[in-house]
Amino acid sequence: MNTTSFTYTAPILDWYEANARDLPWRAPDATPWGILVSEIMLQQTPVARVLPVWDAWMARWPTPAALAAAPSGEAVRAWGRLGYPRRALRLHESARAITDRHGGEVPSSHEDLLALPGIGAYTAAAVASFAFRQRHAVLDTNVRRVLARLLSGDEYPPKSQTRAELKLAETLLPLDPPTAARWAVAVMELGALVCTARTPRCTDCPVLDKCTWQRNGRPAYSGPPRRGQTYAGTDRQCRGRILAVLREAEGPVTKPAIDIAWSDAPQRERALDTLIADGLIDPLNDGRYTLPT
DNA sequence: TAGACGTGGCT
DNA sequence: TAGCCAAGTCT
Repeated sequence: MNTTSFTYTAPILDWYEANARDLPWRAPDATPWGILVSEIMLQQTPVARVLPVWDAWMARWPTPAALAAAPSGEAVRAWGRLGYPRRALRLHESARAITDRHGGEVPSSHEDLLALPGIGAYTAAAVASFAFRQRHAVLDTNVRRVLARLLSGDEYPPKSQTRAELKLAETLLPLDPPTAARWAVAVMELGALVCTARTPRCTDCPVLDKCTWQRNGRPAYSGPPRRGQTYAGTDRQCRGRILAVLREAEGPVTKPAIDIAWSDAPQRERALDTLIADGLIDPLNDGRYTLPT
């Protein structure tokens, strides 16, 4: 084991032991499927909003086969207001792929996970680590921020993930796979609860005395502007409004029902077209629209 | 590779 | 208040 991981591993593992949140997908009886579902739902989405949806989802579709047997539109409806509803569609596609190609069992290899729709490098590593106790660098926004502060002395990581960050994260991984898995979730939790983006709780940090950013006086981020996504008036908002009409309706809806959801007609038609192209909405031959059946 | 892709809570 | 931010992926 290298000195770097020796230095950081124990304090963070101990901190996690004492401070980890009691989340249902971390329970001893959580299944790989439940963990996979949680990871998809948690993409760009706060835990508090995922909790009730995850509970309902797992009660209704406790296995990949159960979801695979449902229409994709039911997945979209059950997704509710979590946002990025294409995730629901891809999760449904993944359930069918798992049922068809993996005998109904969530695959354990990073490669097989990565081949599923909606699962990228992060989610594949997270599921392999959290569900199967494998040794992977699990590099999400929390971990990237912790490493940027602790080791690089920067308030925030670079805008897009670099090869160097991945190499660094791999270097820190304990050699023993189950310990590496524990470490992965622990660093992520530290980023979520203590080493937060806006107002970090440095006084609660188990590695404060080892933090480069702290030692440098916590200099403010000096890189290029990080983001600035306006939302009001965008196609994304328009799509959201239209899909909400479909979600809240019992069955198919008429075109006028969709029209009242957004006043700008050209934008509305464009959004409706993309929703159809994405497979989120199906047009009926009687002129009405429905979630996929 | 930058931009598209939802939603709502917090500061 | 308005912008920032939340366990990313896909094209």
